[in-house]
Amino acid sequence: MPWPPYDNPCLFAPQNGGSFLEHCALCRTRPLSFCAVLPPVEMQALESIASTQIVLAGSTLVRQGDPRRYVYTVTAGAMRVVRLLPDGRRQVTAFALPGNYLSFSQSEYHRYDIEALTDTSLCRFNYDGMVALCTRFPHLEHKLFERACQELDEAREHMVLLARMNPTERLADFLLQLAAQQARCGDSGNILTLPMPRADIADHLGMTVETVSRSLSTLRTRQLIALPETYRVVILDLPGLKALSISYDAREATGTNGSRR
Amino acid sequence: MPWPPYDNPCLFAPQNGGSFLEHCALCRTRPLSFCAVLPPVEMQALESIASTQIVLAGSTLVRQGDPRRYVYTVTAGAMRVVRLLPDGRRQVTAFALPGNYLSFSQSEYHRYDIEALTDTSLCRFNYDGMVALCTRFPHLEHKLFERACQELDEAREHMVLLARMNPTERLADFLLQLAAQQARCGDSGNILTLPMPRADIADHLGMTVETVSRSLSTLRTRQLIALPETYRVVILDLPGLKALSISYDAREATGTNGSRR
DNA sequence: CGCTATCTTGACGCGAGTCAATAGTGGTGG
DNA sequence: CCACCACTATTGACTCGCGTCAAGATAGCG
Repeated sequence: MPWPPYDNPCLFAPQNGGSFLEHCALCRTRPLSFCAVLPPVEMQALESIASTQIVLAGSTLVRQGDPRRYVYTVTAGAMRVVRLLPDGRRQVTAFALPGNYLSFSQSEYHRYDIEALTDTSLCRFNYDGMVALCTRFPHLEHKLFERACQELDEAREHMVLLARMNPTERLADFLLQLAAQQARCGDSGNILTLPMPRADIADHLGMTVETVSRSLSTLRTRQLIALPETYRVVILDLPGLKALSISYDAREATGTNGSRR
Repeated sequence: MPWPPYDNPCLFAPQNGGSFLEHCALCRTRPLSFCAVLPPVEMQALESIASTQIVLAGSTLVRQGDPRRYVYTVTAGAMRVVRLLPDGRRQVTAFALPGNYLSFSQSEYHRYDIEALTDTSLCRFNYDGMVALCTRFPHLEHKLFERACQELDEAREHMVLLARMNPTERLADFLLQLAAQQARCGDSGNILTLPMPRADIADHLGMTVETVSRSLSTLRTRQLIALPETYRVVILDLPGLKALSISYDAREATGTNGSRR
């Protein structure tokens, strides 16, 4: 089956045949993960309950309803987190790129399917082990708590997007987010690689494939982006995109109290 | 200005002139809060950085952009958490009822306005003090972490609602959630009291006041609910509502792997 | 009792979904 | 190497649900 590109350097795909299996000390993704700047003792303890797992593009890591035996951090590749409703409606709650922690939840069961967009490698942690470690090392739990708060911020911004933005605005916001995320991965150019097909973008932004396509065309017509390939987006007018995505600035905003009624 | 009812027993409104200012040991809302079942030492420490704050209906507790000097727990009444976009579009991210913790966030600034729907009393905690306490008492941080995860679960469900449900389904889900929340407050009847006007429901569910009104009428016509007063909803057919709100069961679901494609 | 704000209901229009046709793309096999 | 196939993406025509606008009903408050 034809999938989006595998050749995204930003996503830390395995290069020159190198193995995914590497010691944490060599982990290139670590600066992005919750385990960054953990003291050596905690690092070692964490490593003792960790193992590497590879998921091939298109296959499923966990299914909605599975017991939460493990939690994960993406180290290379890209995943999607999906809710499928009984009648076929679908929602992609989030995409997970390197550094992202998967499945913060209160439930003891997974609430979403987690599927690989590209060949992906993850750090897998035994859930009970993680809970135990959090008790032993409050510092670790603190880091996870921080991450959860960050995800909450993002989730709430996404609500605003879903509830109040029109398709073009949603797409602008999505592209900006992806750009920021890929920049964090070290690839700070304005050429984006989309690791997901249009259908996933649609289900992430609460619209249809056709509308995604039309909105992309709109952005291209307005000279805000270029689309050299299906899975590649060049940002031509960053301020223009930001102006469209009203909420994007608020996301970064720190204190500057904007205009109010 | 005419506001929704003040006489909601579920919301722990102050009764027979009693003062809000009560010792934690007497706090009726405590079983619902993150501070439930904290050991006495931690309870005392927490109390030392806490104070009671009252916000009158219609007034604002914090504004988007304010520095996060305090965090809060609602002890009586109801608040709304609001994002106002520059062009007037509005999103009510959440309603906060007794027991709810306000403003989990990574940002050092508030990202939303928080306004009182009814006269509301809160426990106010100095933010820096709370951070310090979390370091001293990992157990406390653990409780907060749990809460944050719970909020994340809820946020993600709300995304599905905003992205993929139609107005009637959204309203059904909303009423069920409210019923569950009021049940947790001890009022387990099927008579709901809405502490917010239609406009807030609309902005919470990503629709307009008119559509909220029409959808309520639809539910009434289908005999799923009755509307004896503007701010009161009687649930006549619980299973019927649950059937409408497809995602509602998934929210409670624990392991039962439903039908999939 | 009348003012004002909210809520409800109706008529209408637009934007996004649906359906359908075409173009593009990548993989496979002759 | 090229032709074919399957799938995805794009574009257009049409439909319909929800938003917009407007009028009337209801309720709280002075």
